[in-house]
Parts: sequence; structure tokens; C-alpha cells
Amino acid sequence: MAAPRNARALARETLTREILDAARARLATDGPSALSLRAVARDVGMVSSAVYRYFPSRDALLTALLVECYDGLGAAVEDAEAAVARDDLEGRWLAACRALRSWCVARPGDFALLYGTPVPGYAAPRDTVEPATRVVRVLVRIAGDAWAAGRGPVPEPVGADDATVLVADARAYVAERGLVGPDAPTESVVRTLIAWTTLFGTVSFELFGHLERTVGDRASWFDAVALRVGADLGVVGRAADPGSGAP
Amino acid sequence: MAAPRNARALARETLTREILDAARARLATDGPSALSLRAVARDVGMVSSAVYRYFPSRDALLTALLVECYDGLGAAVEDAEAAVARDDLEGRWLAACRALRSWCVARPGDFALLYGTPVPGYAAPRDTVEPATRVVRVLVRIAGDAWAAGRGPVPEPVGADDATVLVADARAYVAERGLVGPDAPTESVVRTLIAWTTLFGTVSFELFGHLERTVGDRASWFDAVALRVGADLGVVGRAADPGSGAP
DNA sequence: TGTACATCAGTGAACGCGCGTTCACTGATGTAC
DNA sequence: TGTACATCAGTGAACGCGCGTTCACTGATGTAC
Repeated sequence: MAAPRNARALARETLTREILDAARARLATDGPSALSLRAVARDVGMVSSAVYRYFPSRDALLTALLVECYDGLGAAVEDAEAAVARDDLEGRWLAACRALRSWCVARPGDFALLYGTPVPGYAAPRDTVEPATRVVRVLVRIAGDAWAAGRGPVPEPVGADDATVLVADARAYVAERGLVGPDAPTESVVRTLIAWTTLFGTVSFELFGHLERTVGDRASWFDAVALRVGADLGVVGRAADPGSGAP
Repeated sequence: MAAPRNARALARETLTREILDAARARLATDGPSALSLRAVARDVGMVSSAVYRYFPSRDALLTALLVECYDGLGAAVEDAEAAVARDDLEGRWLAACRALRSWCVARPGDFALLYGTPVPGYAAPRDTVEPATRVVRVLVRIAGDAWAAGRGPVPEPVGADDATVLVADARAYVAERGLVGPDAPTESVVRTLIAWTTLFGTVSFELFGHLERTVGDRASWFDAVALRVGADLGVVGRAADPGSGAP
């Protein structure tokens, strides 16, 4: 499988990288749906038809970008979380959350590709779904460890329907990978998915301009959000624990 | 100020509507950033240059759409909330949340315009900010009424920084309109903003494909989320109240 | 080591298409006397 | 009520631009003998 590293292969590697980097730079200025092969070609100093030696179509380039960006974000979050001592649940949670925001804020074009309006007429193929789940899997792992350590989510609201069937797919997906023990309660899964949604919702509101004139320092605001959704989940300490369902 | 209702004025009104409706239909298929004056003109059976009698530029059309959509969503949420008895806080909250989702899910193109990737090269003018705040103002009002009725948010996490300065802008904006008494605590404002973010984050994840193979019935999932953020805020009952700061 | 052939990267022209915006025009509607 | 003029909606051609993709080609790199 190792490709021969002769002059041709090396040049191909370098130019593929240059095309991807130029395309990612374009995302930030033109937006994902206006990504243009011709503009990218111009940026790397090629004639537009030459790009077809590297990517068979604009859609293929989009797919490569999607995979690369999901993997970059996933790796950033995984690495930040892995650098914290295993028993420091709150530290792991905050590190993961902050890495998530930092990556996105530093790469607004990439963020728009991943979490903004889908590109009309483009359907992401299967290859993108596994990389897309790396972030939420980190969050799930921390929540699972918290549960195992006797720290659970806040109790569900009175009168709420049983959510077990709602999150059955998520639980099955995650259980296949051995991330959550079968004993973690539905409410923990629900709160993890809500935290995941809230974290990306907060970044989306920040980058898409909905926090203008609403919150001040955006990094501190994100921390405040991360702490609260972490507390609701049980990975961050709460002032007065109402006696959750944790063992 | 009342325009004369002669044949010309009536035709102008009708055609302006037709252009706006055709443009909103286009949003759903082509995406906001690919909105094209020529395509809209074709859809209403006009020659492209005729549209310039109604909107001086593509950007002006975008602005009109933004205002119309924010107002439509805002009115839908306000009306749903106003239809519930004032003392039924939980009912008002759920009605507002559900109206929010229903409006968006029925109009994915409009949602993408309002909360998706901003259109590159277009800067929304001042006229759009007031309509943009109608939804969050409804949420703030319910939270304020809950506080006045002695129901407050869950306690903030231990070790959290004081968030007062973070949300000072939001509080000032909302206080100007008499929506929150000066006694509502910072934590209530923080939790309201988080709820607002989470609700739109949930819709965004649903419409942009991030809940695929993760949660089942989307309407029930949204309800589950709305109940929980409502409970965190104090507008929905909690199983065991840890004794919040409510009076 | 040298030669013959195969592979591949990059070129430049072309295809057919769509875009926002301007402009001089025609013909209908509205207004002042 | 009728006439003269002003206003306005819509037309069609044109401007200069960009797009994705195909194709026959040149020339460099790699491989087999």
C-alpha cells in the first residue's frame, strides 16, 4: 500500500496538499457553496483543467475537504482531552470544549463547511460520517467515565416522556465502539447530545453573527456555557446536588 | 403615508409579493448564497431587468427577505406563546419552542437564510437587527415571569466565573424594552441565552443533517430538549429542586 | 548503461451555461388643467 | 369629459464576467529489457 516515493509521487503529494489548502482558504472568503475549482486552480498557479489530475470533480474536492476538516477538528479535540489526567473529569471536559471552539474560531471557513448550510446539490458520501462523529464520541466518553465514577446528570424534568427510544440509535452506535457501558442511563445520553448541540450552537451563533451586541467576550461566554452543560451532565461540580440517579 | 390604491399601486404590491415568494422558494433549493435575481425573475415570468423596478439590487432583495423571515418567525413564536394562559409558564414555554421549530422545519430555505452560513459579500444592514431579536425576547419574557413567580434557574456550577459582565449587553438591550426587571439574576439571563442557543442549535442540527442516525423522531427529540432547557431555567418543573436563588 | 515504450502532469482552447447590472425603448397608467 | 403631459412597468439587447468539464496536445518522468 505504501506508494513509491519517486519524484512524481512526491510532487503529487505536495500539489494535492496545496490544492486542499488553497480550497480551505477559499472557503473562508467565498463560502462553501461558492467553492470554485477555477479559483482554487488560479490560487495554486495551475490552469483549471490541471486540477482534474488530482480531483475528478468539484464534488470530490468537497468530499476530501469535509473528511480532512472533520478529522482535523476531531483530532484537535481528542488530543486536548487526552492531555488531561484521566481522573480530572472537569479538566477533560473543559479541555475538549475549548479545543472545539478554538479550532472552529481559527477556521471559520472550515466551520461553515462542516456545520453551516449544506452545499446545495452536493450529497456527502458515506466516507464522511465516521470522521464527523469524532467530537461527540469524546464527549460521550467523558460522560461515561463520569457516570462510572458516580456522577450523573441532573434529574429529568417532571412530566417528560421516556426518551429511551429517541436516543436508541445514538446509544447503539456508541455501544458498538464500547464507549458507553450498557448501564449508563438514558438521561446521561440525552444530556450529552444536548451538550454537543449547545456547544456547536454557541460556536455557530458566535461565527454567524448572532451574539453581536448580546454577549461580550466570546471565549469567556463559551466557557460559561461549557461549564453549565457540563454541570447538567455531571462532569462539572454543582453547588447543591439534588440527588441524581447516579449510583 | 397610506399609498393610493390605484391599479398601479395594487399591481406593484402583488408583484412585490410574488417576487419575495419566488425568492423564498428559491432559497430552499439553491441555498441563500446562490440566490439569483435572474432565476427569481424567470420564476415570476418577468425579464430579469424588470425586477430592478422592485428591488434596486440583489442585496436589497436579500435584506427584504431577511426582515420578512425574521418577522415571520418572530410573529409565529409570539402568537403561539400569547395563546396560552399567562400563569401557565410551562405551557407558554413549550408553545413558544414548538412554534419556533415548526416554522423552521416548514421553511428550511428561510431557516438557512436566517441561521445558516451568512451570504459571502453581503452585510445585513441595521433594519434586520430588531426583527432578529423577536424570538429571544419572547423567551426572556417567560423567564422573567418565572422569576417573578418565584421560580429560578438551577444554581451555577461551582467555580464558575461571575458572568454578570458577559451578559451586560443582553441585559441592557432587554431592560430598555422593560422585559426583565432589574432584579432578575445574572444566572437567569445566562440560562435564557443558553436555552435560545440550544433551541436553534437543535433545529440547525436537524435541518443540516447532523442528527442522521442519531435521534429518531425529531419532533419528540426537540420537545425533550425544550423541556430540559426550560427546567434548567426554572420555567418547567424539576423533580427535586436544589433550592435555587429564587425569592 | 542505454534505448524504446508507457505513464502521467500540465496546457490551452473550447463547449454551453449562468450571473448582476445598465440602457434606450415602448406602451400603459395617472394627473393637471 | 377631454386633452396634454408626466410617470412608471416592463422589454430586449448588451456589457463583462465566472463557472464545471472535456479534449487533443506536448513534454517530462518512470519502467522493462
